[in-house]
Amino acid sequence: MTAQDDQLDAVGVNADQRSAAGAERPIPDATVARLAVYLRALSGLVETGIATVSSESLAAAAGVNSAKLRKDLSYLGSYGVRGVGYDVALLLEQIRATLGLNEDRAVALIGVGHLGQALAGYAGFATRGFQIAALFDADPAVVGSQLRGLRVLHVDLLEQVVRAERVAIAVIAVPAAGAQDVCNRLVAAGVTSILNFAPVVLAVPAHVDVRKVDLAAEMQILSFHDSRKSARAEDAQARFSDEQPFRPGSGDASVSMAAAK
Amino acid sequence: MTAQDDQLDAVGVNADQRSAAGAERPIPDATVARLAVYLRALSGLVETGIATVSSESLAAAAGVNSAKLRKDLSYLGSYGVRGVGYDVALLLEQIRATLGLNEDRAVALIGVGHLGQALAGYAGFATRGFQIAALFDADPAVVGSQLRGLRVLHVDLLEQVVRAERVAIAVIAVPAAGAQDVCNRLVAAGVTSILNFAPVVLAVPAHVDVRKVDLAAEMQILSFHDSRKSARAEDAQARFSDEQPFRPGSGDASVSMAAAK
DNA sequence: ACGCCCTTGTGAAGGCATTCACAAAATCGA
DNA sequence: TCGATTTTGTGAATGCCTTCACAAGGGCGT
Repeated sequence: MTAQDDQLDAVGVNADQRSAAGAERPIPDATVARLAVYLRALSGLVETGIATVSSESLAAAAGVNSAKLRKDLSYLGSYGVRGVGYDVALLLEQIRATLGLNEDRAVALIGVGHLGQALAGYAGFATRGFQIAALFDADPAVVGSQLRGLRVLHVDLLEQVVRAERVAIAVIAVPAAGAQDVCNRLVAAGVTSILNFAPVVLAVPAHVDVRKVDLAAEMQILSFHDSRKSARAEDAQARFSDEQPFRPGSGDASVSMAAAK
Repeated sequence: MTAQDDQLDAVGVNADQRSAAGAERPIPDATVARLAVYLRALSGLVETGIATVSSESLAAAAGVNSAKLRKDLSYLGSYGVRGVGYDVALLLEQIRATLGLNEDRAVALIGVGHLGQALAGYAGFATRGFQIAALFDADPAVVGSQLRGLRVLHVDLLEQVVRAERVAIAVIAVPAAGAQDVCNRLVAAGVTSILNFAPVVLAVPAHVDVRKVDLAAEMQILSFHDSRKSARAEDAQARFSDEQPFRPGSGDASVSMAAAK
């Protein structure tokens, strides 16, 4: 009973890039979603100074099964050495290249409320090839203020700036009511990839990718599983919290592996 | 080329609740993830005063294919009327019941930075059966402050309050470095459902559900697709933005349907 | 009452993704 | 040089989910 896996799977943007980009065998959506996780795990290893890693231990760090990891990596080519493992730096670079993280991409962030500010401040942004090109908001109270070295622009300037800065990816962090409108304007200005935090299903033309992060949905999914848990086993539950409290940091393999399905 | 579908699918927590809860046929994870979306679409219809809806139009509103929607709903039982459609209010209630949204659940939020504040302020929280029972932070500067009618508690009180308030679901919105520690303490205090915003793979015992919201991963997936787009068709791209700008609000069915795969 | 039309609910088929399990490759020690 | 050992890369099997396509069911007009 764990989320990690499916979480990634469902995340995949849809089909149709399948026939694109060269004659190499197409990379499944589910795999693309996991590459990001491997990337993070590898970054961790680099910092620890580990130069080589086996599929088994990298899989453990990423919370997946090792066969899956090897199959995922095999879509990128053969970068492992049998009997040894993968070169951490090399693999990291290959994944970065595959995800297109080497060319940096201009990102526009629309909506500078708490969420927007949290996103703007997220370190993973700058460090991973994403460069915030512009911040927008509709509220006159925040327009003009400085945030992370950028001035917040009025959303009326959206089309103009998006075109000028060649923004490829936009992040929508505005209230639900304004999201579709912002989305339409982004698309009209040439944006083809959107990350949407507003709780609405955006309508877009077919050539635009939308990914949605939906807090309410996440909570409701947890609620579903939680209600099933309490339904059965009122006793098993009691056993867990009273007799067998989970001891953090026990280093037990069965524990750290739990996320791997 | 659209995200919606897979996004949901991947979201599903894993297996093993399959055999649980009654003799009814088990609800697939992918379906559970979409129920939340249907719920939102239905809420919209209720506000518009629409009393009955066909699978076709509800599917359009939710951005999925109508056969999928019908199959999803069929897991809940037979609440539609052939030749007519679904009663909006009834269906809404059934979905709420299925997701366990009727009994309200105590939620603890750990980490009250920008992200935490955004989450605490999210309206969908209170209105949908989730009740924030406690806010925690480690920073003395914010501990004691008032937020949404709740006082921010020091994270040292976590175990104590979580047990006392019978918190079922916890939301982790702390920096990566502190996340595993907070997670361990939550699990030790009896929490079995966790929504994690920190960019780390949490290790948890098997009976705990973890769902992760990963901004960096989302961005990287968009990046991947975006780089494929610019790789092929430098010209098709030009055609889109110059000759055929997307006209918002055209009401074109092919547009609003784009999200449905 | 009856037949027409609409929409649901669902077997069956097909497509992806995960998992299994093993042959192929590479190192290391003797 | 050779065999033992380790770990990758991948065909094959399995399983889940989606999509198709249609029979069954229900309202409505006449």
